[in-house]
Amino acid sequence: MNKTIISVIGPTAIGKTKLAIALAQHYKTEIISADSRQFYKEMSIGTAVPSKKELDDAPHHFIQHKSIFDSYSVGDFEKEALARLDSLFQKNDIVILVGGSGLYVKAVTEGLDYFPTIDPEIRVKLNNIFAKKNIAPLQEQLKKLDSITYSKIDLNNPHRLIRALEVCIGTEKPYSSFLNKNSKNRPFNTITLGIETERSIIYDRINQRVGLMVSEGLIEEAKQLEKHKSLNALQTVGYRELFTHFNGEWTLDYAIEEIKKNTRRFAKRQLTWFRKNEKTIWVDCKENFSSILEKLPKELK
RNA sequence: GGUGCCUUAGCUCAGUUGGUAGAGCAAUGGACUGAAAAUCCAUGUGUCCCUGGUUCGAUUCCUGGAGGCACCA
Repeated sequence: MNKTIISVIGPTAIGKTKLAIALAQHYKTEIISADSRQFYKEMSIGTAVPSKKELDDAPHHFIQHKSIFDSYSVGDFEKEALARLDSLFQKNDIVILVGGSGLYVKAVTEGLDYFPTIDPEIRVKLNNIFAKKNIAPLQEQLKKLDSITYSKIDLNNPHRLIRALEVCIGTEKPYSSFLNKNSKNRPFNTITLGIETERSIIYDRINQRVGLMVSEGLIEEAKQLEKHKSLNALQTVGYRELFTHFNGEWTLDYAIEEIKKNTRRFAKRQLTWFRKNEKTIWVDCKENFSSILEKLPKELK
């Protein structure tokens, strides 16, 4: 039988974890998480990591397996996830992939092009230029080093610009020369199951979840992590806003409202990303499990 | 009951000396191959409370209502 990934996607708080566990139990298989914040063991409440019971209900991979002090990129994740899938497919025909981070899901299901490791100092230097002289010098440099990327990417986006530049500088080859090398063949099929519903319900759930996080101790968790707030892992909704509150810039109530708002905007961006995949089988979060199973291709039933 | 003020976008409010209107926030759409819960781009969504009147034309002026707020009884 062909190996298959069932990829469960959808905006935050819509019930991906629950559906993934139900699917894993139904197919007696395991779950690969593709959530760029649930990787970190120091963060739990604000990342809505699955509960102990949920983790017991089905084996999960890539949940809290890294530290916020590790440098961990989507490329690293792709490598690890593929290796893990390889071993999971030894005993299972189906594996569940679940996650809200579109790029990380894509890395597993479609693959990213290979890039050499770039000396992190290069990015530090480029960030310094950006901080001191703004974006124009970066744009000019990219124009010289990689005119193809220069004409393609959003030149107002410092992250995009700096990433392209660090590759150009670190490899002495244009960033664009690494792209679309050979389309990666995956040794499995992917069925994408998207969870959606009316926007108002998503937003209600988000607001409720944020309230729940606060009552479960999000503020204390953020306080513990405050001294590490410059780390990449902590550039995260739910923590940043509280850091601003700890600074004295915002009241607690205001910070909590900002968390809700930024989570709503995050959910919207997730939906934009996930809508791109036309093959997605969409289900409503209110549907029951058997109705969702009905929508899967026959060979999976 | 009387007097005064208010009623315009989801919210807070500006404005139109009469030519159907615009800010902030919220919201919406989009991009995105190693920072991705990050980062970036774009967009005004409207019985101008209702009703008559004046007028070529009323959200704007006038009459009468309705609702709200304040003060006086």
